[in-house]
Amino acid sequence: MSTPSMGQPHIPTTHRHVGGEPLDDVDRRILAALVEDARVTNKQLAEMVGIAPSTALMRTRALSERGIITGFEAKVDLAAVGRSVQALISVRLRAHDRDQIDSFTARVPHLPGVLATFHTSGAVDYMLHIAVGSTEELRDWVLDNLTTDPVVGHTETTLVFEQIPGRGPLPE
Amino acid sequence: MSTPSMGQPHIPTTHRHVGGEPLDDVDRRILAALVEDARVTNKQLAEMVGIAPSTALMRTRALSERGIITGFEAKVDLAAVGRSVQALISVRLRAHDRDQIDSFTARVPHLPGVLATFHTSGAVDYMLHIAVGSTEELRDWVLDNLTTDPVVGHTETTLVFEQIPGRGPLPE
DNA sequence: AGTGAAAAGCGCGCTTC
DNA sequence: GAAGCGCGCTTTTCACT
Repeated sequence: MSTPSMGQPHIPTTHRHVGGEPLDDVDRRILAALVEDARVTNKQLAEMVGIAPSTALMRTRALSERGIITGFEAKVDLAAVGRSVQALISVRLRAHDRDQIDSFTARVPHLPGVLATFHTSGAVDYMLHIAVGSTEELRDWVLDNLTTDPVVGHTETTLVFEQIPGRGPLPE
Repeated sequence: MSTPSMGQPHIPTTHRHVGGEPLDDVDRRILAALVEDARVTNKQLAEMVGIAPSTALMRTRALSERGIITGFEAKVDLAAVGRSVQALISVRLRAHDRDQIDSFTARVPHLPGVLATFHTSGAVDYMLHIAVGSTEELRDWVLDNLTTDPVVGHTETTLVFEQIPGRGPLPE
């Protein structure tokens, strides 16, 4: 029944997370608001968070400059841009020498349709999340970009029926 | 003929992708700009795309209203918010009856730390992408939220060393 | 549908506490 | 570090093409 790790207490003897100063409550509220809607005006943001607009502006900038906010992006409906088929592809490499891994890591994430590349531990080396137009295209994509690569040992393609958004990265 | 009682909107005689009117080139350029930086001003956006600001505003609104833009979000550095450990967890359910699946689908995506939930085909039923503070917390998370659930048959947790962003959803 | 001009509202530097 | 003022620019509406 014990929940030993909650919030922020236990920090291993080494160092705390990269990036410097911890976030105060105002910062967290700003982040929450911007994660939910990156296009709120500064004035609205200030009101939501309960601070003056000038302060909100300063805080938001500081969060970007400190690298805590890494960007603002529009989310698009995949089907509307002709990518209605999603898949997760687990990839095991054949050789584990450094150069080959690096070249794979450099090449694959930027192939068309790749939404995310996860470099993983365990039996699988990479997990790719991709979106393409059709199952035929999926088959071709895997053949053209993975199967024919001599570095790739084994792949396993899993269709995604549905992607359900999570509650996001912020604690609470 | 139209299909008024089906879940999908009416699809014209030409089988374009779901969602209505196809996107023209201006729409695509707007999307590209907003995916790259959701906070560009409308004026900048208009200039990039080569249209008047009033038109840019109208187009962008239309894209949101048509559901092609599904939102604008700030991306945050996971380590900075105390979530430096990421994992992918494959989940196989024990029972495949509809109610249990639905209850799992309703519960799991909103657990703390869940970034995305993929409902998949094949040997695995779900793939969860989560971010937590430490490996100890990861272990507890899996135990508390998955292992102890009678609906869950089998899980396999894979640590993510690195997540490499893709080239995004847009064609090119 | 796309545009331009005009009014409303905001971003943001500067000053003060 | 946070709030208030004020100018200049942006956003947004609307009549017109």
